[in-house]
Amino acid sequence: MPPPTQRKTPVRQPKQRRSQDTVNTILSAGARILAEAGWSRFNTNAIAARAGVSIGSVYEYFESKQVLVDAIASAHLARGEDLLARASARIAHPVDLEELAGILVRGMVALHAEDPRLHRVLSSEAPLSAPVRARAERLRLHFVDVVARVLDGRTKAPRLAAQLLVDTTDAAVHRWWVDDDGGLAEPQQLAAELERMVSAYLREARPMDRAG
Amino acid sequence: MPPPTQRKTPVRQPKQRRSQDTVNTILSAGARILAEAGWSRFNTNAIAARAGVSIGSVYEYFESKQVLVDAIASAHLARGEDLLARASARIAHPVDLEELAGILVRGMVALHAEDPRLHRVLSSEAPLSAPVRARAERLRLHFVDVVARVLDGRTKAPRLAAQLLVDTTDAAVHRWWVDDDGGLAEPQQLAAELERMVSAYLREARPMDRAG
Amino acid sequence: MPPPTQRKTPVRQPKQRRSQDTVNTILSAGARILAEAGWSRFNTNAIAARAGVSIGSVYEYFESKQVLVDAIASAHLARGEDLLARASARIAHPVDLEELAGILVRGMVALHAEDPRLHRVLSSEAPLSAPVRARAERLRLHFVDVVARVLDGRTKAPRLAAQLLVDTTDAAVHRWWVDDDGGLAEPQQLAAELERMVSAYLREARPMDRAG
Amino acid sequence: MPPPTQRKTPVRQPKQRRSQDTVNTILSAGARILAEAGWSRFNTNAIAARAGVSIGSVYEYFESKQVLVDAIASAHLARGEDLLARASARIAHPVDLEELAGILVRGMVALHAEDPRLHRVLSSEAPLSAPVRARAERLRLHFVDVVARVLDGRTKAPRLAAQLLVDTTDAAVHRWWVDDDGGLAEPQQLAAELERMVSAYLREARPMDRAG
DNA sequence: CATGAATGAGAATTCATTCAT
DNA sequence: TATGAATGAATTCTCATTCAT
Repeated sequence: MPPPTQRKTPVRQPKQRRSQDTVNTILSAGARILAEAGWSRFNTNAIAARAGVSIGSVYEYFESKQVLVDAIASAHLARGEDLLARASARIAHPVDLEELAGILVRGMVALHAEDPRLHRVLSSEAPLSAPVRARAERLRLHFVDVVARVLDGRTKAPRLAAQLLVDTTDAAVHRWWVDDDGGLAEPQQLAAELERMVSAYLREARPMDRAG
Repeated sequence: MPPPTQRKTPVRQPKQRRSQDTVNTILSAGARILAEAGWSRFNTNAIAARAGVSIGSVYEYFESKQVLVDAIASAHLARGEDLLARASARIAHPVDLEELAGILVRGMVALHAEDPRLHRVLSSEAPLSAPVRARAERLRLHFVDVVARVLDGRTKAPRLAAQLLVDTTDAAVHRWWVDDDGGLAEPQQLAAELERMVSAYLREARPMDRAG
Repeated sequence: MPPPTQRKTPVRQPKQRRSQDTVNTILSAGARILAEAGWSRFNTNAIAARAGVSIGSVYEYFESKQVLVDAIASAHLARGEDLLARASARIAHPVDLEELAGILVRGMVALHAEDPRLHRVLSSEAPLSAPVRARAERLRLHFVDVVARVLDGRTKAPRLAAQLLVDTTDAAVHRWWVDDDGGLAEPQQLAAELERMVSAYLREARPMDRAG
Repeated sequence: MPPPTQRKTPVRQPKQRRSQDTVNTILSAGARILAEAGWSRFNTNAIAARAGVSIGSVYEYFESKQVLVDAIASAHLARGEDLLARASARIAHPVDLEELAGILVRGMVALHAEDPRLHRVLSSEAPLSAPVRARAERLRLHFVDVVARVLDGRTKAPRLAAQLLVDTTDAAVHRWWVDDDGGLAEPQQLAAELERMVSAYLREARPMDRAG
C-alpha cells in the first residue's frame, strides 16, 4: 500500500506500468484468439501480431506457449473464483433449502455465461498444465464445500449430496451454455426444469423423509 | 453358381482379408494413441509406427488424418448406437417411471464406461468433421426420443423432461466417468444419488401433482 | 507378310494378343491423362486405375514411369513421322514455289492439330529422355531435308531457307494451335497471313532476285 | 522533422535491408535452380540450402512454392517489360517499314537472350499462376500494340499483320535461342534470314500492292 | 526492454516402385 | 502373367523458440 502522502499524481513507475499493459494486451489477444479460433489456431506469432507487439515481447513475459495459455486460464479461473466468493455469501447465510436450488442453478449459469467460447476451449481443447488443472479442481471443491455447509444437518450425507448438486448443475449448464450447438429446447427452459429437479431432490433428501 | 447351403463363414478373399486386417490394425493403433496420449500426439507417423505398418499404408486406407479420426469416432459411435438400440427395447416396454431412473442412469454409465479415455478425447479435444458431429447429435436425439416416448402422457412437457433427464445424466456421468481426475466421492455413489434425484423429479413431474 | 494359305481364322497367339491389348490400353490411358491433366497428374497408380489394370501390370510392360512417357511420346512422334512421310510425297514432286507455302503451312497445321493438348504436354511439360528428344529432332531435320530438296537450285542457301521456313511455321503454328489461351486473332486467319509471308519470302529469295 | 534536403540514399532501416537481402538471395537461388535443373528439381528445401538460409526463411517471405515461382517469373517479366518500354520508343518514332523488320527481330533476340534457360523453364515447364500468365499475355499484347501502331495506315489489316509479325518472330527466336538443343544453322544466320522474310512480307503488304 | 529475422524439428501427404500371392 | 497391398523416400509447409541488433 503506497503512503497516503501529499503527492497528488503519484509517480507511477513507467516501466512497470507499461509492462503490465503489454502483459494484459498479450493475455487478451491470446484469449480472443482462443475463443474465436480455438486451440489449433492459437500460435505465438499470431498472438503477437494480434496484440500488436513483437514475438520477442511475448517471450519476454511468457516463457513458453504453455505458460501463456496457463496464464489465460488462470485469469479466467480467477473470475470464476471471484464470482463464487461473492455468491457464497448469499449461499452461506442461513438459506431456505427451497431457495438453494435457484441460487445454485442461477449461479452456475452466471459462471458459464462469462465468455462461454473461451470457457469451452479452455475446458476441453486446450492442454493445460497440472497446476492450473488443480486450481480448477480446487474451485470445484470450494463450490462443493459451500453447498455442503448449507446442507449440513439438513440432509443425509450432505457432502455427497453437495457434490451431486454441484457436478450435475455444472455439467448440465456447461453443456447447454457452452457445448451446445443447436440443441432441442432453450437453455433457459432447461435450466428452469433443472431447478425443479434439484428442488424435488432436496425435498426428499431431508433426514426424516428417509428415516420415517 | 455356388451351393446356397451352409455358408456361414463367407469365403473371404485373402486379399480383402489382409486389407481388412491392416485397416483394423490402423484403426486400433489410432484409437489407442488417442486414448493414451491425446489428440496432440495423434500424428500419422506415430500411428503407422504403432500399427507396425508404413505411413503409405495409412494413406492407402484413409485419405487424410481427418478421415482417420472420423473413422475412429464413427466406430466408437456405432458401439454407442448399438448399446442404445439394445437398451431402448428395455425402456420402450411399458416401464414403471420408478424404474426409468435406474435404467437411464445405468444405461448412461454403460455408455460411458466403454473406453472412457477414448471417449474423452473424441468428445473434447479431437476436431471431428461435421458429419460425425451430426451423427453424435443424432444419437443424443434418438436417446431423447426413446425417453420422451416413455414419459408421454405421464409427465407434463414430456419432451422437455426427456431432454433434461438425458442431458443431465449424460453430462454428469460423463464428468464422473470420463473427465474425472481424482474427484471426491466414488462415481458409483454419485450415480446412485443421481438416480435418486431423477426419481424424485419424475415423482413430482406427474401431471396431477402439479395440477392438484 | 503371313502365308496366304488356307487357314481362314489364323491362330493368333492369345498371349501376345492380350499383351498387346494391355499395352495399348495403358498407353492410351496414359496419353489421356497427360492430355487432360498434364504431367503433374501423370502418376502410375492413376494410369493403372484409368486403364483398368493393376499397377503391377503397368510395371510388367513398362520398366518405369520414364519408359512409359517415352513410349507415349514415341507413339505420338510416329504419327507425326507418318504424316510427314505422306506429305513429303506431295512436296517432293516438282512443286511450284508458290504452292510450297500453302503445303508447308497446311501440313504444319495438320501436324499440330492431332491431339494438340497431348502435343502441348509432351513438347513442354513432360521431361522426355534423350533418345526421344533425339527422335523429335530427327523428325524436324527430316522435314527440313524435304523442304531443302524442293528449294535446291531455286533459292540461295536452300538449306538455310528451308530451316527458316520449317522452324518459323512450326513455331508459329505451334503457338497458335497448341499454346494459345485466348489470343487475339483466329488461328486460321493468322495461318493464311503466314502463308502470304512465306510466299513473299520465297518470291524474293530466288537467286536472280538477289543477283540482279 | 528531418531536413528535407539532399537525401538521395534513403535511410534504409537495417532490418529491412537484411530482409531484402534474404528475399533477393532466395529469389536468385530459386531462379538458378530453375534455370540449371528445371522445375522438377525446384523444391523448397533445395532452394533454402542453395540460398544458404533455413527453410523457415523461405516461407517467411513466400507463402508457398507457387508464390515463389510466380515471384521469379514476375521479376523475369519485369525485365522483359523494361526492354519493351525502351524498345518501343525506338519503334514508335516514325520508322521506315524497312527498318521495322530489323528492330523487331533484334528486339526479340534481346528479349530472349536474357537468361534463356530460365526463360525456357518459366515458359514451358513451370506451372505459373493465372495472374502471372495474364501478365505475360499483357506483355505480348503490348508488343503487338506497338507494332500495330507503326503499321497503321501502311498495311492492310495492320493489327493482324502486327500479330503475325510478333508471334512469328517471337516463336522462331524462342525456338532458336531458348529451346534449341544443337540445331542446324547458327541462330544468328537464321535471325538474319527471318529479317529478310519479314521485310519481304511488309513490302508486299502495302495497301497499294494488293489494290493495284 | 523491444524487435523481428532466422531457425529447424516435426507433421501431413504423395507416389514410384517392389514383391508376395 | 496378373494382382494390389505395402513400402518409404521425398516434399511441402508450420510454428515454437532463439538471438543479434
